[in-house]
Amino acid sequence: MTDDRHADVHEQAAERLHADGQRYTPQRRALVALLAEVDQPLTIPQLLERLPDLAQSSAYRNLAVLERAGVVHRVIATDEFARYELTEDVTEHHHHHLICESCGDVSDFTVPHQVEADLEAAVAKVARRTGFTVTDHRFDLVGTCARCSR
Amino acid sequence: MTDDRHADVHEQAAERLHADGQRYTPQRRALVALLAEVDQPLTIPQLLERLPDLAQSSAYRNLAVLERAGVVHRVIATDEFARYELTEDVTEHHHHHLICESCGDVSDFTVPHQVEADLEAAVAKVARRTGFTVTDHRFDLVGTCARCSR
DNA sequence: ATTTATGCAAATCGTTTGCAAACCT
DNA sequence: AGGTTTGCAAACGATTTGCATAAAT
Repeated sequence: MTDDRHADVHEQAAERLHADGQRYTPQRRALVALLAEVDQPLTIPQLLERLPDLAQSSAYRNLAVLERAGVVHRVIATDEFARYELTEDVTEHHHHHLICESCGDVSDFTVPHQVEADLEAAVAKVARRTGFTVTDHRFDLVGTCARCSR
Repeated sequence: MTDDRHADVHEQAAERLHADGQRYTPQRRALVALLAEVDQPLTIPQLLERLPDLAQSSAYRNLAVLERAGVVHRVIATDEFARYELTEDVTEHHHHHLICESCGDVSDFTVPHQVEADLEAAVAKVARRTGFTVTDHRFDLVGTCARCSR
């Protein structure tokens, strides 16, 4: 969990920010570092809790900058809070989400390559048929997490 | 598009509301009728535009009642507006969503049964592995609709 | 020196709620 | 009458923004 274990992530982040004419400031680095070491999207309150020196408005502003640069991704679940995670371009790890309706928690999961390939094929077919240009697909499961259902 | 073409939908709605101890009032019927004749989830502004005699607060309140009774479903896309559609229990039509990042519009699509079956199998496997109780899955495509990309 | 980032407080906007009048049954 | 629904206006809360200060180049 040390910082250098995610050196590549920081390199990616810095590169993308600079390509977008933005700086990789300490606050932005702290946000990326935190998102790199958890395996789930976090809400702004959760981020602020773990980064007590970060002002709320700075969190919103920096996440907006990181989102425009393609470093983070805003995840929309079922509650009123936006959640943020590193983009798959940065993590190089394609995944989906388990969304708990009880506690609101969002965690990651993956599906076998074959299923993913079938999904991609279905996506391509729908795109061809509807004229819709697909940039992303979401395959999320909604329900109750193990903790909440015990 | 006449009302009786969706008589079954209204029956379903009435039944579910009564089971929940709620009345099927004219406003609720109007909301259900409107949602039954469009093939996409609508935002509250869109609903109010088409139902000018409906007060905004009544729209929110009635949609909340209809949601608790399992008649409508709140769809969360990428913009700041909640969208509502009839539940699949009521329409008996399983579908997914195309979400346009440009205009915010959400429209429906379906995938072949075989793909849907594979998805279900993957869902069951993830549920078994993680202890997560799955009540719903979302397979949505995000991108640019045909109208916005021309 | 000039531009960019930050922190605080105020503003914004979709949504929710209190309350009195209208509507059932 | 007794309980529910409705409409208006006010309240709420997550997010955004204005502005003055601090940091970076």
